Amino acid sequence: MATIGDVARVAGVSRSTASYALSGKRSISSAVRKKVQDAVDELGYTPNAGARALATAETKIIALLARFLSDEFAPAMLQYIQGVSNRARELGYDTLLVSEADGPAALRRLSTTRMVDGFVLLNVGESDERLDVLRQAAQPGALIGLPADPEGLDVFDLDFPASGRLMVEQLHGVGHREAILVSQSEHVVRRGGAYVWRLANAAQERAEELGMQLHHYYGASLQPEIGTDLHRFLDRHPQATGLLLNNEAAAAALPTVLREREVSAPADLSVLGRFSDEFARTFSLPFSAVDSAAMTLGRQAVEALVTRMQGSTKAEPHVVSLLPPTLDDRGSVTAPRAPSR
Amino acid sequence: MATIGDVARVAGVSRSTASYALSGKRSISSAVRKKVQDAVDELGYTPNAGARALATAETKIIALLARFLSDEFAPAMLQYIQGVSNRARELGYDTLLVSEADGPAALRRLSTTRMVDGFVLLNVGESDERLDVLRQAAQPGALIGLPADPEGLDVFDLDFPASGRLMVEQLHGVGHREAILVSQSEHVVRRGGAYVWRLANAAQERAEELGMQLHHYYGASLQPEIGTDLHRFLDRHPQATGLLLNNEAAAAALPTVLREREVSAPADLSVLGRFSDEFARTFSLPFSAVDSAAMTLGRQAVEALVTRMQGSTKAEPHVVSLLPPTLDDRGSVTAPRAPSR
DNA sequence: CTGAAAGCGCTTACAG
DNA sequence: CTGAAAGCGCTTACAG
Repeated sequence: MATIGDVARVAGVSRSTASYALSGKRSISSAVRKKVQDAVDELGYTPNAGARALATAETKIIALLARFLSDEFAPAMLQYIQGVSNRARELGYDTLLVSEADGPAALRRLSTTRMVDGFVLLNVGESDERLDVLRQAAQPGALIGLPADPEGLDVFDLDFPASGRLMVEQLHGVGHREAILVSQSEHVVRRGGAYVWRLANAAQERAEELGMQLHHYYGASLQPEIGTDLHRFLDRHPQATGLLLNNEAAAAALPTVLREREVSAPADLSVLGRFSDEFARTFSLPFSAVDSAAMTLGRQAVEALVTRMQGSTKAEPHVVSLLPPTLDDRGSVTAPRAPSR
Repeated sequence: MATIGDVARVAGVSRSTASYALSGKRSISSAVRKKVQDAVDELGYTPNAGARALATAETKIIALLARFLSDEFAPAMLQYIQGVSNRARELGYDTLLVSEADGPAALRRLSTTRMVDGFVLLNVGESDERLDVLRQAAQPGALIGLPADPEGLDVFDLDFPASGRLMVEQLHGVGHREAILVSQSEHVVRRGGAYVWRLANAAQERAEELGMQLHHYYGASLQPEIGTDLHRFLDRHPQATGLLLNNEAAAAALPTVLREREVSAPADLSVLGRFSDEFARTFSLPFSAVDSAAMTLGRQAVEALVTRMQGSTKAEPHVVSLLPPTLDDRGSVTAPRAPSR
């Protein structure tokens, strides 16, 4: 493997000159620049990442801390991962994918060994044990998911309260007066899935303001349990004309459930979910939905992180960015057949 | 951040002694070992990964080259990724997830900069452009997916021919004499998805031997097209009593299709797929299947890679390991209602 | 505009 | 059993 020393020798200049010619960090006569470039081409020189990391104290790697939880619907995670890794690459960083069960330990390990320049945390819970470790770390971090205390961290998340309100308003606006909201399982909530109740509470509140009845349930996050759950909820509220889903597994299971009940959407039941467009395509879901904006959130988190890593911005105030919900209209919401008044 | 020099100073020994005490690479009196350990604890010392990489020429990182193709069914990939990353961690390696569109360039970049110690390639095609680059690389690589020319590389894949034969035999064994096989889309085949025809050819051959009619089709790899395709295939062969699926999207779409046709499995139609158990759970699929063994293949690839990386085994012959198919019986194959003779 | 030198934080032959 | 020193391959103040 060629080193910068080899390049310098072939080009007939000093190592520092070769280095500067390549980095452009000081002015170099074009003649020398050319000699260096020729030497690089001839030798096929590429800088050694470890040596550069040691000299610059920058690894150009970010760690992506994912959590693959058994009670979670995995396909929904892939898009966050892609958003992060693609944007990172565009900005000159590689992505270390970390899926260890013990998140805090992994974070500590990568931080103290200086393997990475920063962290993106996925699936952040209400009181996430990784956050304290992250706050102590020498490297900055960005979160996808809003914790109770975002102090000292950049946070990116969908605006779940606004999403809840939007979902209710969509139903109410076309005449629905009784609906069901199916959230993720209580497991998820207990583990700190704050977004679940943040959406649910806001939806409830908005429904009350508008004088709409909203029945709220926690549904399983896995098949086939969620199917049974959906049947139960629908049985219990035969008058409900609308169904809101903040639960990906429920959305995936619904077409089957509806067919089993010989109910069709939106003729008999208006349906509005919260999932990504990619998810809808994968599962061929014909339901309108608030876009979970996974790619966007992943990209935003990386951008903020990179700014902070490169930053004179150490002291910049941290941001909590809640993405306003947008609606993917797939035509599954219409006026109820027999509108209550 | 504490360095090995700090540890040495606090422990009152030389840096080399501190280093050896920690690595255990030469014998150290227990008294000294304790002093060093105490210093480490006191300072919270962790070795700097970049410095270590430079000194040892080992980064303890492996690159996982995935390809997220738009015409591919993404959920099926996650388990390979988890298999690789979990096993790597168990063996002391971290995983760099690489999803760049230009695979050969990414591989070259990571190889020449010495960012990683080895490569795992996912989704390897018949004549994959990444392979030549990999063969030139200084680091070893393991493939998941069998290319036309596996020369110089360790390969792990499901035994697709055996899988095809097994699938046919399962149907034939209980009396089926006419069946349909739905493969992945021709796109996938054209891109080099050799496993598609390897399974199909073997299935065809075995069917001929057994005197069973097998109608082979390529189906779309995405929803909702695959649903339409399935209807078409079933319409065309009303006598077929069995359905074999080597196409994850088809498996995911089938429950809906069957319900639309008011056909039930296995009473009216025996169904046998090829997908992972995790996939079956996610989509709540009630179909028996040849397990695609994603986790296992991921783990095996990493193990082989690590052996080779640490190896005096540079010269060891390369392996092509084809995993014998195993069946997850979910009860969707039984004797046909009206067996042809 | 260019060079000689120090330093990043480790590991490991070499010497005792 | 332990230490002093060289070296891994870069970058970047310091000097000219």
